[in-house]
Amino acid sequence: MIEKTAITIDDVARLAGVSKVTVSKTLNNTGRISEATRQRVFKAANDLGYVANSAARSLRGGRTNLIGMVIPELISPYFLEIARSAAESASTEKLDLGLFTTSRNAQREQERVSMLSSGLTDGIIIVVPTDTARNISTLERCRVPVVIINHFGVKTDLPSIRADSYQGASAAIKHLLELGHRRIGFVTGAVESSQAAERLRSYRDTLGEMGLLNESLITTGNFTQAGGFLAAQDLLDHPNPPTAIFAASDLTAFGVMDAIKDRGLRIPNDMSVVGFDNIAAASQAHPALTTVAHPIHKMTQAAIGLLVNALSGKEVKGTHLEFPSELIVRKSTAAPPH
Amino acid sequence: MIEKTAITIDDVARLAGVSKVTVSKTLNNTGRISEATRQRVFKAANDLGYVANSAARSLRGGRTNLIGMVIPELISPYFLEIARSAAESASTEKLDLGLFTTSRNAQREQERVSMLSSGLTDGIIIVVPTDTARNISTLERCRVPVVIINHFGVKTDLPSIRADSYQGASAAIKHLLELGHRRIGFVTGAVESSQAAERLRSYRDTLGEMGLLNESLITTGNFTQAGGFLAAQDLLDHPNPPTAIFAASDLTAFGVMDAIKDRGLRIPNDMSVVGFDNIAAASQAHPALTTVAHPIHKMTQAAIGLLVNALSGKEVKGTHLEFPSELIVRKSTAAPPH
DNA sequence: ACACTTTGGGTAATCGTTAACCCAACCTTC
DNA sequence: GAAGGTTGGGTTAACGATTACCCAAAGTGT
Repeated sequence: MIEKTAITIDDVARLAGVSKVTVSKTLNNTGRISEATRQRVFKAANDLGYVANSAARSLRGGRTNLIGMVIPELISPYFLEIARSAAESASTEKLDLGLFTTSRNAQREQERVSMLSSGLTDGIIIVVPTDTARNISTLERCRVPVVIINHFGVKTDLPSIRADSYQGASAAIKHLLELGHRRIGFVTGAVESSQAAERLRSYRDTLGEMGLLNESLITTGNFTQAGGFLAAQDLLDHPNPPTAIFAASDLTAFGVMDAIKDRGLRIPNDMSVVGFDNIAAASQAHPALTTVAHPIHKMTQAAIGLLVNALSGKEVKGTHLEFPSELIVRKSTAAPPH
Repeated sequence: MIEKTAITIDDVARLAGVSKVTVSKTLNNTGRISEATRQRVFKAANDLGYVANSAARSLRGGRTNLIGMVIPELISPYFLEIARSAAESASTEKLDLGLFTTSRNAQREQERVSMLSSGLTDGIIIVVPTDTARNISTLERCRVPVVIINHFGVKTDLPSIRADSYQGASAAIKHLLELGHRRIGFVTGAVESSQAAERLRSYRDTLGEMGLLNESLITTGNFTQAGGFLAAQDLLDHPNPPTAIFAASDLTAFGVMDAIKDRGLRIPNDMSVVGFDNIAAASQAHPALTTVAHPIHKMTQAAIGLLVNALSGKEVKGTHLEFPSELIVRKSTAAPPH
């Protein structure tokens, strides 16, 4: 037995002694229904535990109230937070959010989008893994509204939303400068990430303006804790090591902190550390990590908002929103030792 | 414009010069189709970028190839790993996995299940938040197959899968005993979690058998890093502190490690720490955390397997599987100082 | 040459829901 | 009291894909 006999609108209609159309009208609050009938229908639906079949409703052209989010993975706290926040934003709009991971696989991404747009969902939010949405044309032909998060690639009319990493990174560097640091190390993110590139560019620009840029203080990370650990060791082995390290991600910063503690140095007394992402663990770390917060909540709210607008017929093509990131000062930064 | 004109099976049929039934048969590999026609149909479908409408297919009684997973949240690394692993397991069975969070809200849980069972998915895996599935009767009336993960509540015929925390916890304690520890502290998990209760029971039993149980070495945590930090401070302030601390979760263990390091003590030289969960960060910590691994992958594989069986008509009612957890020894445990 | 099977493919019905229409009965209003 | 609105609810026809069933044409064996 695969399926138990599902309760359909006909069952409700029979029990309430009306036609199924009347049931539909009552439950959807369309058309004229007398109070007495309304009560009977609601009671019948309730007694039977009736839930409208989404497939049928969708087929008929109605809504499923389901939004699909296609996201590379959920391991990275950054993507995870996007997912979590999007679910919350969707919830306030009475929408359900389903999460679908792609394992950073472009073909899988395309399959997911096809599947979701084939009558399962009312709209799609796609979070782009590194720098560019690979299958823009597929997305553009999609029959449900699509919003792209973090698209930095070819131009498209599809609405897109992204965070401005540059500004936050710049604020972080300025914060360290104001504390008195003059030698500031940097641990990069994954090379293929455009976000990582923005952060590095901001680091170079901001220090460059002050004439404090020193390329030998830039080491390569990969957004992981292990990568941060290794990179920090290089920095600590530098003949003239920095007094502060700016890591391109919080996870990286955790690795950096591990390496510093391993050398018996104290944070922030001997060395300041700044991360990027403001993941949940950042405030839990010892010391609590100074970091740059993404405007994730604003981004997901905007994404859901665009979808809702599109669903109600408004034109959202060509909308491109960018939200600034924000420095959050905690306990991992202080004036350098003299 | 909400919808662009979707490409239906009729469009493909027209282009290929056959009836839509022939297209359906060809694409689904049912019925007899000549090679020439097959080619034409495939070409037409490809050229048009045709994707079958899941809603229509589902309505007709077919498969959507989508499995829904209802899970309390994704913040906890444990749930996150279940989700990740389930997606992987589903993928090997050519199924898509959609994730739906409930924010530990019982009503939301019920809504999600209703929605998913109303023609959207072929089956549901529900991960139970603490100890018991609240809406068993809803689940039992569900028209698609349901598998419950971590259900410890009232008996049900619904297939269920769970991890045996007891055995792993016992192995962890024995490991510490073998290293020579005689005073072993414990930081509990969240009080409402049945998993946490099992771990505590195992701690008490195992040490009790050896006559080494000391209730004053049990402190209360809540599965968070901050909770672990506080609890460990209590333990360290104990007049006769333990030489090892067993934390009911890895996150808790991280907090414990923070507290120990804060006192200037070394891990594992001065104090051994064992966690529970084997989250990704456990191997990244410094020192790498000795912990107990959940058989998560086996669990999700079993869950998907049960669903696949149910979908192919096999009887899975009454199947209850339990998988043992496993100790993973890393660098955070060593012999106690003498 | 006749009775068959096989091959290839089409027809009609169906899944559950809803929008567009239709139609009685009752209520106004002058 | 007749023309015209209002109320309450039913009829019909989709939406797109699949399955059971049917039927020509071609092949096969005697």
